[in-house]
Amino acid sequence: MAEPKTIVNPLFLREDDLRQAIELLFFAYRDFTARGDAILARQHFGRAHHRILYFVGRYPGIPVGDLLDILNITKQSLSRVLSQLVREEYVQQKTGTRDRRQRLLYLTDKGKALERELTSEQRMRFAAAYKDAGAVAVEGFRKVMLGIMDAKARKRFLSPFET
Amino acid sequence: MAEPKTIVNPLFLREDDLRQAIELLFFAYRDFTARGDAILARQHFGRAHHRILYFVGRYPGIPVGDLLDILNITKQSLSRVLSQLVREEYVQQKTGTRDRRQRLLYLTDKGKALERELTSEQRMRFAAAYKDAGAVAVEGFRKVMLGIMDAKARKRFLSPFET
DNA sequence: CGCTTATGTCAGTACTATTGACATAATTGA
DNA sequence: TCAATTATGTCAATAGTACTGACATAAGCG
Repeated sequence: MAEPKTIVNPLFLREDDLRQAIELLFFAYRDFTARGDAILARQHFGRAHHRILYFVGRYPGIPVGDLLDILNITKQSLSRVLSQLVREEYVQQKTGTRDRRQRLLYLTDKGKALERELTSEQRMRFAAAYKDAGAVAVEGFRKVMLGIMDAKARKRFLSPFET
Repeated sequence: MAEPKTIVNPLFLREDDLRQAIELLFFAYRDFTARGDAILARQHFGRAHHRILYFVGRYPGIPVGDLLDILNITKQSLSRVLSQLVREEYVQQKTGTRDRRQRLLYLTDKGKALERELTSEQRMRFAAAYKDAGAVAVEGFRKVMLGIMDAKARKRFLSPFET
């Protein structure tokens, strides 16, 4: 049914190469997120909760608008999930001092604990994959991923975040 | 706010390296799927429809059960989406000859056209990223992605599909 | 013929995300 | 100072994804 794979036949077609790339990304992402989803399901949370916990942990004091930019979702979408996290005390909001319209977001200790639980599994996954693949491969992975991103995200990724 | 990035400071911490990896995968996947999602929204479809179209196109005559294995979802989840695709004539079902319990799936011409539209954008994205990154980077990307996958998916990916 | 397999369906629940409309408070610029 | 803009929040409706549990049918198999 299936044609020979690249690894079997080095003289692959370009077409086959690109198809493989798509599938590599699909399967990797699927498995990368699966374990976290299971942990989140315990407290009736979903992947969106993890993303918020992650980026708030990454940029403590981030204003809501910046978080929206990073996640690329609407404020209405964010609102439901963020409200839950605030209500259940995973995230704390503080009024901005420089601009009092802003709500700056911070993880509580409870939030930090859950974030760590969720992300540590993913870090271990990458740590193992990086170790097996080696430094050259890591740099290659990095280059390809940056090439897949939209220019806007790539730019933000490569330059220090101005906040 | 942000610490210096790896690219700025080669003496990065391991921790920072892993955090970057997570974000690379997140942003790349997000942008990789965004355009297809927009196309799908036109006909009231979602990402799940694309996945079915993709894998049915990839393995013409695939039985429902094999598709479930690849997608890692329940038959109830598949059913809703697959039924729609069959009803709207993107996918055709044929009773298996070897095992008449099986429903073998094929893309119709309409299905092939939509699949091509959706996947071609993703192929172009990878073609550009691969070209920019170079052959060594591509091999690195491949290694890291395989390392991120679960063992089961990796095994299936690396060995010819027996159908 | 009884057990298992492949597939399908009904029902209920939960999570993610969108558009559109409207509201409030704070900042900013003319 | 006042009008416009910005940051944030909320209500409501809609749509897509996915799960668990239960039940059903047809076909393969020993």
